[in-house]
Amino acid sequence: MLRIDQILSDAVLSGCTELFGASPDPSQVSIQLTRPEFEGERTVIVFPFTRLSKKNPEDTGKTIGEYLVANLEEITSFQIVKGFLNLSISDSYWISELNEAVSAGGLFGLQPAKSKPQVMVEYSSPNTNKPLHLGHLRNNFLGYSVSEILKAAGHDVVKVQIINDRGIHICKSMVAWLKFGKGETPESSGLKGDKLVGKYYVAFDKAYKAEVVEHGEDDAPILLEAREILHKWESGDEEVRALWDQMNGWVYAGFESTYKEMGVDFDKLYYESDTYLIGKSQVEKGLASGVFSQREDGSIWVDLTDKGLDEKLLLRKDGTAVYITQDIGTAILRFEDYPSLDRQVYTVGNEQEYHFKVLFEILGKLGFEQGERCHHLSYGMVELPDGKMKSREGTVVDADDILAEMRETAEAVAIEAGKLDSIPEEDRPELFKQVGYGALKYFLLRVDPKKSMMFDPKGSIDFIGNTGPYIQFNYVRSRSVLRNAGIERARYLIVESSVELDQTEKRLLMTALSLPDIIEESARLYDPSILANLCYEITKSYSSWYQDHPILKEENEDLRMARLAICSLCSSSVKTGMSLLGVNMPERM
RNA sequence: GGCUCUGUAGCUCAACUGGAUAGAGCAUCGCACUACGGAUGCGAAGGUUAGGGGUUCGAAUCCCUUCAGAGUCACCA
Repeated sequence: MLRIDQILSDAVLSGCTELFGASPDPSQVSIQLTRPEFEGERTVIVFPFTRLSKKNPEDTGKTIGEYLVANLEEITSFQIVKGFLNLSISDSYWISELNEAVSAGGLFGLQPAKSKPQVMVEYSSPNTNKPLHLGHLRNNFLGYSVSEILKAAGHDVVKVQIINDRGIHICKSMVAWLKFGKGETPESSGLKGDKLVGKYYVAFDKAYKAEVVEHGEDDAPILLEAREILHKWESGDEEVRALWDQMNGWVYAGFESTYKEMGVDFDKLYYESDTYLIGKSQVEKGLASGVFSQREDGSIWVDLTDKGLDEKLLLRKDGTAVYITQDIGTAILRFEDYPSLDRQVYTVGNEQEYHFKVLFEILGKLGFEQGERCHHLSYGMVELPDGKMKSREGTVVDADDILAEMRETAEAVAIEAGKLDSIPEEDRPELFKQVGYGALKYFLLRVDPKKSMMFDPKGSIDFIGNTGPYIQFNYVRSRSVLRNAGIERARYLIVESSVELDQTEKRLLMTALSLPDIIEESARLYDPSILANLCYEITKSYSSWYQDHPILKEENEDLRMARLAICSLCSSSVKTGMSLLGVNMPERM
């Protein structure tokens, strides 16, 4: 919380006690930004206090306002509009905050590392039979960004994914490759490994559909072959395992290059093939301790009807695992791997909300009280203008294709704007990535995660308006001003407290100073969009202010310093905020 | 059918979690400016917050209800 808000909140509480003889509930004290059309910077809502004062809102506000002006040096005057007490805060207060923030340099907004509990964030977690697509982009950017935001808020963060490397889906690709592949490899075909394996998954599906006509869905020969391979895999057949290793290896190499391109990474990888058996023993333990129950046919269930959920199968009658069984195993393995882990955050689409409710309840029943702090970072589907985004229906937008398209568009736009002349040839590829991927990440992250969103391939690469490149562009301009000022280390700027700021720059300053609060809020809500919006707010205010507030040309030296400091604070705040979204900021563009 | 989520300007999204006249961007129209980086800034127009009811000083936000969309309720993953 900004220092002034704490001061105000305390003063309002003690003021009420002193003036009205009764103190309100602290939650009743609401302090907010004064709307721009009114004078002042902070507004206290007085309605809640009218019952204590036994006066009308205006008189109540006047009484409190007079008290605040008399008791707080930071408050210079107040105005009352209806039930709203608008407070003007002294310039010297803002300047001291400005000096403090500027002296923190790039650390402004960040909490000390590992000063808060350890959190694990899972994201990406693809199947290994298909390449990554548009939906994975939202998932990866979200998971990575939430991880970085939690770190910035002081948490110790472990980034992980669970790789679904086992199961019938992989076996389908394997069968098709054996039948039709003729030994094709990524090297021989020139295809990325994940694309190659995906190609055979599609080939399987095609052959399967052709066979269904004659043999029916359950008895198509190629499906029987895939099941046969699955059985061999489970019994450890060496040939099958070798092929499985080889094909998964191709996929991992393909994924790795896409992750690198996206700018995301992981601290530890979990593989389903390592964890899927662990769940079984946990379920049996739960059965022994009485939290689960067994039916006559031998299947094991958990009863969650008292939590408003249903009964859920945990182990089939033949003793084999279902989906949630392995998730129980994986979760518990992670708690064992990281004994001080406070909670896990799962970045998974909202179609699995029910699944995670059940999982967290089960973890609690098994004695892992962290279960109640675990969080499903649920996000909505990414839709396309001409219909739904569904990998099964063939309207997939391939992740690598999108990334390439963003790079190319960034280049085309830069050329058209005539911006390339001053950029050295060798720096250009990196610049196109920064701008193109910045546009994409910002586009996907500025929307509230839980809402489904529209991905407009054309609109996303607009470089004007509320976009990543707009923010980058203004950052670049502010950096240029600082370079021209010869300020290498802006953190040593000191602004005289006697400088007078106008309303516009005070507003801009306040916006930039809210970075720590917004990081904190984003972390608390697992929501990068709040931070994305702040970056845009700062940028828009900065750009507007910049238009008619000379910085280097300002003749009053104290004021020039103040404006340089504001410029520096805005650029560093935006850079920090954007970096937490995974967006790199260029120095020139 | 039960449960969950969503519905805000023509379009894409906000709204500090119950606060003032619901704000931005795109698109449309107009204005400024040869610039400390114009990939600019300013303005106009655009709204019964899906409809109806309720709670209170005050509702896009909370409750009820109707409508529309999505998801889920698998011995699939």
